[in-house]
Amino acid sequence: MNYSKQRETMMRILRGSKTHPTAQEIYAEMRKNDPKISLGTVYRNLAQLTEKGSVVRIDTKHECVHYDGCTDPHYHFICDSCGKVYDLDIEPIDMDKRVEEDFDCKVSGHSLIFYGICSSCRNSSN
Amino acid sequence: MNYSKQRETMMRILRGSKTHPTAQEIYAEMRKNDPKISLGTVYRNLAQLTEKGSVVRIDTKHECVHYDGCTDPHYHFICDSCGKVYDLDIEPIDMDKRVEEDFDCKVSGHSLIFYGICSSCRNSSN
DNA sequence: GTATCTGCAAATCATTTGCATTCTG
DNA sequence: CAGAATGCAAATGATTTGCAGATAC
Repeated sequence: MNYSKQRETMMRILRGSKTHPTAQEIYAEMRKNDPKISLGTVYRNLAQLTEKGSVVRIDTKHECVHYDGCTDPHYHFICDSCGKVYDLDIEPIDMDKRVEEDFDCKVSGHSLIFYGICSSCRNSSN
Repeated sequence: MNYSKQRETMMRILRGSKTHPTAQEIYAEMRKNDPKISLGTVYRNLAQLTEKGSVVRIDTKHECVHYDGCTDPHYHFICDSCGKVYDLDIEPIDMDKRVEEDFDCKVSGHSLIFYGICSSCRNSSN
């Protein structure tokens, strides 16, 4: 993988953000400084970075995919009202081995997402 | 919600299947006996049944959404090679309350999916 | 110089929706 | 009959892709 200014910018945005942006949000953010940037490039780079393990895809029951620049194992809470993705500070569950044994498969990882209403939405009856 | 033959058929297919079909697969199955059935109807009914809690959406990192006619709480293993969705027989984790307290939110549920390679794919080097 | 990236625009593909018609209660 | 459900076809919207030019090493 060669260096590219666009990809570096994307990593900077993802690492510096707690909002777990979507591809379109990253695109919008990048356009502020580089109006020429293409959505195709954003998607291509996100796929590469995910493959490489530098960012994490967050697949939800809502419309589109979110990306997380923090690769330390952690889980998310997603608000069904506003759609925001929040980080949770709970220790990782230790079941991968158990699943492998019980189910005779090779587990590479797991995804755990909590859904509900965040305190902000609850208080403002959104 | 009124009775409809199409929706009844969908429920029968979902309850009688362990394959966690996608909307398109349910559509294909239904077409065998009713060539007039419309994809729109399938999607509309899936949305209603999910809302009502009669079926469960399974959102994955793969292309499309799978549906589960079994609503007993359980988790899934999804093969990154063949894409099949398997049921796991492990007891539900008990963290919803904990998340609510730690994070001051209302948790309605959670989704836990294990990813990896199933034994079938591992053995046939797919 | 060659492989890797990029912008652009067109293509994909799952899912949604408007509308006129048909069915359920 | 009134509201709900359907088929059909067109629309949507996120994501992907082909291609020719630009960039990295």
